[in-house]
Amino acid sequence: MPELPEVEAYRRRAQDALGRPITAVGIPDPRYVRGTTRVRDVADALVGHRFAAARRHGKLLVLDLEGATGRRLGLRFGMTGRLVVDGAGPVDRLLYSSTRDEPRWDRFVVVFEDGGTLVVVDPRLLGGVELDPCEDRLGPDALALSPAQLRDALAASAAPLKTRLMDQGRVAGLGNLIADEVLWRAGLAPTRRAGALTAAELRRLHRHLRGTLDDLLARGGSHTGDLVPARRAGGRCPRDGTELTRSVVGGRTSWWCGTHQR
DNA sequence: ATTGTGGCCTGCCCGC
DNA sequence: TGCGGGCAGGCCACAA
Repeated sequence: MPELPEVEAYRRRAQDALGRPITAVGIPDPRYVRGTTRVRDVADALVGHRFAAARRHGKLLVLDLEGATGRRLGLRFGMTGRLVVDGAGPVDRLLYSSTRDEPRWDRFVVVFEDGGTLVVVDPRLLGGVELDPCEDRLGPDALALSPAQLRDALAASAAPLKTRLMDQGRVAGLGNLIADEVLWRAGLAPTRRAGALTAAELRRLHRHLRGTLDDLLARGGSHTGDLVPARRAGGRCPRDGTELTRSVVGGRTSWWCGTHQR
């Protein structure tokens, strides 16, 4: 599913959409517009203008519009959203999404003067578009997270460690798959109290957070983690062979090793 | 404020 | 062969 690595790939793909005059916007299902934004607002803000920059903050892709207005277009991809520019997407397959490509899944379409398009394909409508999304509510990006920022994000919290790592207001960019992968690599149980990690455990977690994101970015997606193939009934820990535990932590299905994750 | 819970979206897969 | 139920997870509203 689109977590930080996928959205980073979308950001790079979106570079091709910059500087091209926009002639039309299509949002067939108004439910795909989020927040207080309305369909007409998006068309008004985009048509006749160009995108100036593509930025990523956690799982949020922001397309800045040219000009002094400072308007921004926010794209969220949920679990099943893909970005396609001029017919080509950096991500062809998403775990838990369909491999088919139905025209009715084109939820957001931008048409450029040159005939090209930028399209968000999202079968399940879990993503959405929003004008001028609030970026202040997001925590520091997981890829640029310093050890001190990780410490602060977890400090004094009684919530489960995994829940806190996935709280986009504390750390932006981690979803369910990557959270399981990072905790598995770091040898920490997802159910640990977030604020109760020792200094050594915090250092270990930070190191594996960076290492995991580097690996998954290089391999091409959040589904390429070492733990992912074992996230199923009867799956065994790739490290020590223990049958994995499946439990719900913070409302999310979690797979972890009861032997080496403590 | 913090933490937990349930609902929403819909394609897909399993069992009957 | 068709059908129904369960599942997937990001995000949000709401409750305690």
